[in-house]
Amino acid sequence: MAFRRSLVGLSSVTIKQVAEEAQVSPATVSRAFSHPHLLNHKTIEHVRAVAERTGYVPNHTARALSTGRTGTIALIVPDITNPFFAALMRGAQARARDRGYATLLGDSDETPELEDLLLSKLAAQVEGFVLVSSRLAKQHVQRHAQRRPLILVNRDVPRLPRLLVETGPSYAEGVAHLAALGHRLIAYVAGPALSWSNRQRAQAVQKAAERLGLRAIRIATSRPSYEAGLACSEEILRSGVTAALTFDDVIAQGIMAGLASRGFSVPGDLSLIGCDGVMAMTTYPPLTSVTIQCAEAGARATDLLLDVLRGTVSREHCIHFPSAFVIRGTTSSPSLRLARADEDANSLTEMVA
Amino acid sequence: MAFRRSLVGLSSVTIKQVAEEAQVSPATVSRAFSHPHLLNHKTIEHVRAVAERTGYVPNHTARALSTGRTGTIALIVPDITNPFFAALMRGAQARARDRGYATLLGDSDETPELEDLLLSKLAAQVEGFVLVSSRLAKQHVQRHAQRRPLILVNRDVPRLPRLLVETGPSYAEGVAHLAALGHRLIAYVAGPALSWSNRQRAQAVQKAAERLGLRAIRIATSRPSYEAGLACSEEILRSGVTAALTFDDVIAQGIMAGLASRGFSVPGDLSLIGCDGVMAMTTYPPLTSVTIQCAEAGARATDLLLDVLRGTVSREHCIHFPSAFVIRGTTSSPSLRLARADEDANSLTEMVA
DNA sequence: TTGTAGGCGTTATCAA
DNA sequence: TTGATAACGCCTACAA
Repeated sequence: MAFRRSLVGLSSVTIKQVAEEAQVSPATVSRAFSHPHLLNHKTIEHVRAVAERTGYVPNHTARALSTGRTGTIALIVPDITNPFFAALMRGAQARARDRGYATLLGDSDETPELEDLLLSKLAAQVEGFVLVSSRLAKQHVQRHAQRRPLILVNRDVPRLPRLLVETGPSYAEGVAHLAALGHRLIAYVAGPALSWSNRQRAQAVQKAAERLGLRAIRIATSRPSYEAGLACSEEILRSGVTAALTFDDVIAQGIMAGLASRGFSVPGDLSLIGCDGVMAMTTYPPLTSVTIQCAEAGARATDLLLDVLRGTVSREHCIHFPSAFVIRGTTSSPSLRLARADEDANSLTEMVA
Repeated sequence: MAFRRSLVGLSSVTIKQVAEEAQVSPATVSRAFSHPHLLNHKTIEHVRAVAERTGYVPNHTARALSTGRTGTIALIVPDITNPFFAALMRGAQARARDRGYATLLGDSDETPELEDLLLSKLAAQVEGFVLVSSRLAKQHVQRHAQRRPLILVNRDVPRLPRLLVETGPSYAEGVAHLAALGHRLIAYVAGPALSWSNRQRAQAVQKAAERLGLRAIRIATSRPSYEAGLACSEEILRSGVTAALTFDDVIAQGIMAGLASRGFSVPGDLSLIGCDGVMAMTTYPPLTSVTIQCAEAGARATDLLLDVLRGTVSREHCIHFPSAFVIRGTTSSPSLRLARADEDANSLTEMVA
């Protein structure tokens, strides 16, 4: 059936042609690339020279069919355009490349349905998944994990390998910092309800507040986006809090803009603490924030997946990845202005309307 | 050689097993999925029912080897974390998915060498490339294009299919806007020297300035990043310009922060115009900016690639993608403060040092 | 250290 | 409308 032109390798030289040219068997050519240690030095050099000259490149697909290894992993995130995920992907992709793997990309648009679809579709062509901040129900995650090795990032399903960015302690530090500055009523501006990170952070704030004798209220957002932050800034003002910790930097930035457009300043009128450290320094004033080395986290998650694939690590391994609380320019003592407003919410409501 | 457990499909039911179970030939099972129109209705239903029951899923790799089509494209960008590229990737990946393609990701870290490497490595496993803002020399681009269909985004190599985001006219509008506000000396804060977009924008500013009788100077940056913007803010102040158009929003944001930290305000002390429209509204004040519908551009580029693959469009097709100039909050009349400083650069230098 | 040959799962040609 | 079967290109157990 030589009539069928290979569509994949437009100029594809095959292992057979190299073998013929080099006067060796196809197996020897194969070994020259896959298991050179089994071959005579001179043979290796000779074969490689011929391969180079003829422009031979091993066919990825054929190799994958034969070995069962595609040399590809998939990375699934809720939103590529979120700086945290973008930075994480960058680290993950770079590490995968360094270890000889290609990276397939999936953006689930924050919807569990699309995430499920991507997992199903991509399963056939990858060796494993790095599933970041999954919004999927536990049993669905487990179902996919059964089909293919799968590393969770910021999702805690027992008996599944995972990397958890531990931001709780840093949020607690943040609350302590606010308490020391004299704040008594603070807010936690929440992220996605289905997010493990969000639960961690909300709990950390709540517990730390209780311990320190502060009152912490919770403000919901639709999605971790600038717009969502902007949209909730009025609610924050009306609530009478003097400081807020947000789910992430993006929301915090939205809030800063929302306040600024209403004539309020940060930290003058409201102290603000974000999270992620990707864009914390790109705001003005620079955001006091819980910082995470996102790219490194992505690289570590990829390492974990590849180690699981090689069987060099337990399938239940759990990496606890650290964060740090960094004080920059958006926290200060509570303002008199909002403190007063707290006692007379009505007048403020008129102000910001 | 049944000893070799398939590593790819952990639970892989093959076409043969389904054929046996359904009492038909493997060819029929294949056709039930690939070319159902060749089959009897009842046969199709029967086969599909059996497939469903046994959990059969066509093996992607085997199909690719046989047909030469991997159902995968690669997307290569200089920096995933740049919001413009992130948004573009989002659109591209979503469109590819909708059309049944998976997307391989490559981040070249703004280096031609890594870009070249990615193109070479990935060529074996994809049907084609969307190459965004390539920093590669023309002949290298052509070499890769010869090996695999390749769509260029924001790179103008004749006789290669490409999508060009035409920002020139919008930059000219921006200059006219500044001229109307009374600015006489302006700056273009440049992006990557190897970037086609950068050349377009620089030329547009230069020409528009000449036409309107303004003086436009050029300020270089190391990379389109926040840090680079921050780093050049002092040079901008010292130059005595009263307004600047930047290569993109990220640089503009860096400049805003740099000015703010030195006690200068935007647009009070300097009018600023950015480009991309991804984060223009996330700054405060919101950035007057050349906006681009990035996701749509990514989707269009993917469409073009898939059309080229299907042969339904010429291999030299060129899409001119529009942009728009949007006035927001970072442009106003030139300040007296900097106009004065222009006449006495020394005193200002001391101020900002 | 190297060669031989069967098989990975699917598709597509040809024959029925 | 369906079946038998040779490829697709590579890898590897086994023989030499």
